[in-house]
Amino acid sequence: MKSLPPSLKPRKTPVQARSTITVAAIFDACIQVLIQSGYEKLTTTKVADRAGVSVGSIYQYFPNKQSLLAATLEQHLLKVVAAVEQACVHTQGKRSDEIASGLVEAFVSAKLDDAAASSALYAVAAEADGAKVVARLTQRSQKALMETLASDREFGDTRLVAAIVSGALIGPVQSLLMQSASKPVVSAIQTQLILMLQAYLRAAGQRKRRA
Amino acid sequence: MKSLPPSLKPRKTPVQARSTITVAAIFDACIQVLIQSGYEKLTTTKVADRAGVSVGSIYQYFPNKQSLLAATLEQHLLKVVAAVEQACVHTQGKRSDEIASGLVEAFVSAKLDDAAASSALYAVAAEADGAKVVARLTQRSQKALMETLASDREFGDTRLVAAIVSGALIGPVQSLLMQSASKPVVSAIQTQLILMLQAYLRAAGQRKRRA
DNA sequence: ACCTGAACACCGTTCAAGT
DNA sequence: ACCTGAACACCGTTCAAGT
Repeated sequence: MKSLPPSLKPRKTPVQARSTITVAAIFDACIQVLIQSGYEKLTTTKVADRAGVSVGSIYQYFPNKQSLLAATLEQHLLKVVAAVEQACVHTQGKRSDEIASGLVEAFVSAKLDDAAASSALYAVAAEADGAKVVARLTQRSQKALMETLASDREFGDTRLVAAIVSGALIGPVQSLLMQSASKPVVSAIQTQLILMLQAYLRAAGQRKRRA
Repeated sequence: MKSLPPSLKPRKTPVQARSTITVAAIFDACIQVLIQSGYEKLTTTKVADRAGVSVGSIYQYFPNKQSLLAATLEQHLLKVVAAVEQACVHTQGKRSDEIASGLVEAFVSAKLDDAAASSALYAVAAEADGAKVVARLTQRSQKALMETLASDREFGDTRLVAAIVSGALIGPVQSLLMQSASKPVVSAIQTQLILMLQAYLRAAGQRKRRA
């Protein structure tokens, strides 16, 4: 298990079967309460009740409420990162147009797959501990993106281009989630995002010659 | 004064001189505490102390902590909206390339002008009441943007294009703020944003013929 | 090794008393 | 009309006692 920043590190690693179940129940309850009550009204007691454990159990695995929320966010975002990384591997060596469309489709569908949770966790992502999680995972998916982008085109600064692509994708999708957009609106936005990123990648770098 | 949603509406409108000063002091203190302590550790007592008033005074003008935070956010974002609207008026009728560069420059400099506050208020924008403020002001600047975009080009759905432009701008700038980027990084990102939006606008709509 | 829940400190909000 | 601050309810966190 990779080491986490101090405040995110669980106090105890579950070693017995029941504790693993407890932690899973806590994560699940945390998302449920977040969806039902929202960030402001989330209470450690509500989470514990919903998980079927006592408050004390939460503090056996998380040093405080913030770290519980950050860990719940991380769990959720790891799925999105995995989808992005997979899209990058899949379009590696293809043309930038295909990279753009593959990336947009993977990201949008991963986010919308669990839209309620994505939306409810938005406030967590903005808070200090959550922001660190976001920064770390964003960097991770940008790394994957850089590699794939560089496989087709030559950019002055690939890291910069990956950061722009990433941000330009996150912004519109975030506003989609906040307004719980309808299916047709989602696909219209998706089309425009693909168009935008394709146009950008063509403008920002030149195609590499092939052997 | 335009009417605000219930939860944001101040309980009392300042009518005497001292109360106007009090409200201004509370807003100012709220931002200071947010910058110093962050969203999680902000306390109504801290804000009151910093403003030089008692807690009770805060509740004379705001029904609760959330509405105070939302109102503080609104006050801040109104400056950004004003900058965007001004840029739109200024580039009205010009070519989409100029609209894109004018918009990016206005938005980035407005956000970075008070970077500490922008960054500290990020968590407020993600919370329920704050999100409503953001939604309302975003819509307002998108309206201005639609008009300006339509003055040069014909789009299938101008509202959609404005939403994409807006989101694609907010995303990368938000990540700039979160990592408190250096001056050169900021201008590199600004250049890429201009490039991206110019390429997108050219790809998304056709130039109108001129009389 | 893990769980419980009463107990404590602290924070949001109110309201009677003041100017 | 506005301000004060003690008082109350509630929430985050702990820890002694349990299995």
